[in-house]
Formats: sequence, C-alpha cells, structure tokens
Amino acid sequence: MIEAITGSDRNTALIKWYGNEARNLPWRVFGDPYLTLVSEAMLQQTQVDRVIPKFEAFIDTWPTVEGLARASTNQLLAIWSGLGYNSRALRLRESARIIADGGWPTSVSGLQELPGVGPYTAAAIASIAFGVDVPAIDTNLKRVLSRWHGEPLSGKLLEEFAVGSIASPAGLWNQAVMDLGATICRPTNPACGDCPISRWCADPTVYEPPVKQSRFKGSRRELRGALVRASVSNGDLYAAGEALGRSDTEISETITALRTEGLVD
DNA sequence: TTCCTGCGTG
DNA sequence: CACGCGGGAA
Repeated sequence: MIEAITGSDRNTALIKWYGNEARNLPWRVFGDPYLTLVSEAMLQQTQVDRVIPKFEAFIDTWPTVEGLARASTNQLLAIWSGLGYNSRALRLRESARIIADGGWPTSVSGLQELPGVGPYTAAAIASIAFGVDVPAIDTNLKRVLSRWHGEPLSGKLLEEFAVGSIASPAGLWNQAVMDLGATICRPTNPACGDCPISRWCADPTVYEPPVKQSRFKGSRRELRGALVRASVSNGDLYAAGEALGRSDTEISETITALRTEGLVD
C-alpha cells in the first residue's frame, strides 16, 4: 500500500511515519464499511480513548449492520450511554436500516444521504472503506493543513488545499494526518521536534480555537442526559430531574422533547 | 476551563 | 452562518 503513494516528499515522509507510529485502534480494519461507519459516528466530537471500549462493546453486541438495524432503542442507548450526543445512536441505527434494506452507498454523495453522515463522515467512509481519493476534513485536518499552508484555512480554500495535498490511497493519508494531528500536531504545544514533516511546515503556531460552548452544569443538555439515563434503566425520570434541582415544568417539557426525538419511550 | 476525528436545523 | 446537542479527561 505504501508503494502506491504518489504524493510529495512530505506525503512520503508522512506515510512512512504512519507506518511506524500509527495508533493501534480496533476499528482500523481497512475496507470494512460497517466498522468504519460505527467508529466514525462514535468519534464525532468524542475522544478516541472514550470511544474504544464503547466501540468494542457495540461491535460485540451488533457485529453486522443487519443486527444493528434490529437493535432495541433501550439496549442501543444503554451501550451508547457515556458517549454523549445520544441522537447519534438513533441516526446510526437508522442508517443501518437503510443499508440493510438497500445496500451500501459507495460514493461521498450517496453516503451523505445517510442520517448522521455529513461531509466529513461521508468522506471518511468513502476513502477508508471504498477507496475513494477524497480528503476527510475535520478539525484535525483543518488545523494540520492550515499549519502546512501557514495561515488559517476554511471553506472552499481549505477544500481546495486539501484536495491538492492528498496522496492515494486517501484513506491511508486521511488517517495518517489524523494521527499526526492527535499526537504531534496538537492544538496547543505541538511536538514539532518529533514531527516527521516539520521541514515542510510553514507555521506550526497557526490555530483557531473552536467556538466556546455554553456551560454544561445547569444546562438543558445535562438534564436531557440524566433523563435518558433514567429512562434506559427504567428509573423515575422526575426523580432524576429533581435531583438536578429542576422544576417539574422544565422536566416535563424536556421529556416531551426527548419523546419526540425518540430518545425516551 | 478547554477540547474532542460533526451533524442537523432554523 | 449560528446554535443546540453529552459528557469525560486534563
């Protein structure tokens, strides 16, 4: 596979580094679209270390897309609990149903039709599982490419720069950039001394911090999470809400919203 | 506090 | 384009 790399010297060095230093992650079975879909869904806004045990439990429970398609909401959310963004689990199951029924889309545009699969995830699956040479642009890629370029990249310019930077197979290149971004080309305190491609980097200080999130403590999200956990364990939803000091009005409104979304029976 | 391999919706 | 959406680790 490394022989197929046709990119610049920078890409040659990057892929060589990846060959030696790649993180050993349980979903890295090249060409398996189901493992890729599940892992990418879990990894949206969630750290690798937290995903690993959840991923293994998930795959043990539903080894195939057909099995996931038939999963109960309760068991699904029970296993998902702790990952956050619970709607991702429902969208993932819905995608499994669509795939079990009609087969896998293999193009970026086809994959993006699946619920919960946006531009990044579609490109990641297409490149990793179906051999499509497209960049999978997430915050890691955005930051790393911006540093290569020397100034912040976004939008169409980022897309063009990424397309012009990839090596084939892009699935390998995407994961190499991802690992570099996670372990060396970090948001703050990048380890440039350990970076295999620092000589091709224009400015390792380039970084645009993400938009600040609202406080979690006391938030609606905190209440939603507590109510979903109570529901999954067949507990008392109002008791769970009151334990957070919330009014019955807020609790009932939130339960209604969760029910509409399919997160609570 | 920050930040994590984003996505869907208004 | 801005915002809501979970929750844990450092």
